[in-house]
Amino acid sequence: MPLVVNKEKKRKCIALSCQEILYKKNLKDLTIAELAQEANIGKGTLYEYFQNKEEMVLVLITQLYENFKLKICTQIEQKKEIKEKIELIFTLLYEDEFNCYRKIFKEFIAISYSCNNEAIIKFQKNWYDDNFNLLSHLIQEGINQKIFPPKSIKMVDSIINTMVGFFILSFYTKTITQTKKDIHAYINTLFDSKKQ
Amino acid sequence: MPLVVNKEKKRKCIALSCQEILYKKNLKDLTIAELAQEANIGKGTLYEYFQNKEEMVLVLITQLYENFKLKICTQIEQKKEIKEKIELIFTLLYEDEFNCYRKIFKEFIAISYSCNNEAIIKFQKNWYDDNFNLLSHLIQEGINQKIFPPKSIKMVDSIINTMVGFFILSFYTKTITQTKKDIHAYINTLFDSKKQ
Amino acid sequence: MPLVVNKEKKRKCIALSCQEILYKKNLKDLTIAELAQEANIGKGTLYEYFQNKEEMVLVLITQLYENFKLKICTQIEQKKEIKEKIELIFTLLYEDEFNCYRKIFKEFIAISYSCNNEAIIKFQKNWYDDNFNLLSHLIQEGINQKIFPPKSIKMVDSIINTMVGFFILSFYTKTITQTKKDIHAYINTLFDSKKQ
Amino acid sequence: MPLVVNKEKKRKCIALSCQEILYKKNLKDLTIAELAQEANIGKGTLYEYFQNKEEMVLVLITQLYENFKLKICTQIEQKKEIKEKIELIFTLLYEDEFNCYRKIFKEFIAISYSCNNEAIIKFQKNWYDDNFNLLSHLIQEGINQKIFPPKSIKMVDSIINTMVGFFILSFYTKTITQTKKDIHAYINTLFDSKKQ
DNA sequence: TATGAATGAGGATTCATTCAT
DNA sequence: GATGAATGAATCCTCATTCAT
Repeated sequence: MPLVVNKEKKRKCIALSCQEILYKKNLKDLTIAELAQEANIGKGTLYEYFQNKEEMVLVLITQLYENFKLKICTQIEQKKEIKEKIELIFTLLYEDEFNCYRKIFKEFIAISYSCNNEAIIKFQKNWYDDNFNLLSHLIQEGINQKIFPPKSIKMVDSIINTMVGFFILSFYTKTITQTKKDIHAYINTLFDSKKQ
Repeated sequence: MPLVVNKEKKRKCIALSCQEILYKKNLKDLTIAELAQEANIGKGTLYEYFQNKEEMVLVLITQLYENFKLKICTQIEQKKEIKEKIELIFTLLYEDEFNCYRKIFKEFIAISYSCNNEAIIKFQKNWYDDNFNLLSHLIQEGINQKIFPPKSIKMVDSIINTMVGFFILSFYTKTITQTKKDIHAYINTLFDSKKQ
Repeated sequence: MPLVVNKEKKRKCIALSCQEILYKKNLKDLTIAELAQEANIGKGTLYEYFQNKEEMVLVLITQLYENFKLKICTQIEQKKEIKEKIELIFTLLYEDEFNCYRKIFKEFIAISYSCNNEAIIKFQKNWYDDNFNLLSHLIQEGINQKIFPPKSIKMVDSIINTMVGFFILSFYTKTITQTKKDIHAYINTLFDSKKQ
Repeated sequence: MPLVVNKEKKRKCIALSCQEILYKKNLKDLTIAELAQEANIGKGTLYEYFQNKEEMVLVLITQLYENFKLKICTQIEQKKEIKEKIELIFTLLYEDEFNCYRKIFKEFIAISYSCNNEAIIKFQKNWYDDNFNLLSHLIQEGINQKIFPPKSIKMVDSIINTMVGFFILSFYTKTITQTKKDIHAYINTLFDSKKQ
């Protein structure tokens, strides 16, 4: 039994070792050999722990996402206004310290385009649910505080979609600065009932 | 001069021949040989017209997008209400007849993750601008008709982001039916001024 | 019949057009397409006149060698001493104006390593005979003038070999300046009967 | 550290396995696949040890040259007269047992025409120096023995050039028998002080 | 006669995967 | 359990050659 624990630990450890190189290179341009070297293990060892590159990234992103959730939670508590809290969910990923996360999340989307295995889908559903719950909770609170109109609760799904859209387009048509500005405008317009 | 015209024509012709197979398979799983066979030309010929697979898809998607724009325009005119027109922009892609387009647009996003060449970025900017103009126009009309509140015009960017988000998530966490339903809800909530 | 004449003329003309590019690139790195382009003709046309790249170079080198022979003859007459005349045969090729010739003669040796066809062998025998005759003639004259010892006439073959050796090594272990100096020393030592 | 030793050993081993096939075929007509098959290894393995075909031949020729030097040294000691020793340096390569060496040395010259990398140049300089030293030593001995005139020491460079020339022309204009005869005549004439 | 678009055989090269140590 | 040398399938890409115009 402790073996399993260790195995799981080592999986995470190996995956985390590859974080940096994945920030610099696309997964599809990385060979098993390079990843193994980055993790300071043999190629054969990598196969002991992962079926393929994609599985490794899934383990990695799971770790990063856990970290990220903690950060979100910590920082949300420091914000007072609901609107600020929601904006934080949108924008935290664009802070410099999360550049690497953004790149790897992007990489993950690319992976999910070709490998549609269960674990990946599960991760995505989980991500969606997390965000759905968090946003629902915050918006309901806003409604209770009479800040948001009651119909806002219906917007949760579309807000998540919007968040994804901002993420995608931040790699192409927009700079990060512009993205953050646009997100700010979006949140303000969406929840600003007074000036409507 | 006619040579240039013909070369360009042939490029489009070859690209279009590959439409079907791209619907069935991921580009990364397709070899140059398969694509050439699909287009009924030799491998060497493919290289005469395209630098690589990705360039071919760019030519293809440009064609499909042109078709799609025409369809959008035609169908928009048939709708009477502004809201219906906007919803059409969101949902037309999810109609059965555009299954193939959806798949190839998705493929294109995957390509743009690894190849960041100018032509691809230009296409994306162009796509964004088209949608920005179209939506701006419609929303402004809605404002003029007093259907939408004036602040709606600020939403154009975020609406495009939302559209992208719906597209992305429609491949993972949602079915198409659900996506269409969610889009309907989104549009209604966004533009329903009465119950606000 | 005039057609044949023209055909032969055009062969030479095409071959000469490729002189420059052969100075810059190795034949094995040149494609038929590049050579045709250099000669301002179509690829197919090149095939009308030559079986392959190597045949083209043979036609080219035959031309260059004809020119070179004329130059040798002209310049030999301007020298007074026999020794100077012989040294000229060795060194003329290393003058700047013949850089291109040297490169193409080298290329020709490379070709003759892989293609042992009759035409190439004939050219080489011809080259050997030309040099044998010329040198024999000069050395005999030297013997007649009592400048060289009678045994010198036996050296003709080895002198040609030495000439080839200087040519070969001038591309590798020596600079051209050094080669010219070494040739000068060689001729002097070989024919200097006094200080022996 | 033993790994490096083994790797080096294996390189030599693979290279030597290809000796025979290089005797039969030109390198440019040999594919990586054929060479790998000849060495009883996989294509990929060949790439583990060599960058390309040419590098392999360099390793091979280095081996062969080492052997050849030993042979020269052994046989030189068995000859009594200086002239015989020098003739041996010229002619040993034309003995039947070295047919394969000749072919591969020729191949090497062909390679050195296209690939001018450092290792090749180093080998050539090394070959030149070896011969220069050996010949200088022998000729000096001849001078000391009053067999050769003092000026002979100046001939070393040209003698090496002549040797190269004989080698080159032995593939084209001459048979091996004729070459050996001509070399014999050359040595005799060059060093025959009496009949001068 | 001249052409160059079309071709596909051929060869180089990569790299995931295996397996003996 | 860890390794990395060995492998060869897979794929890319080139380019000599053909042939319809």
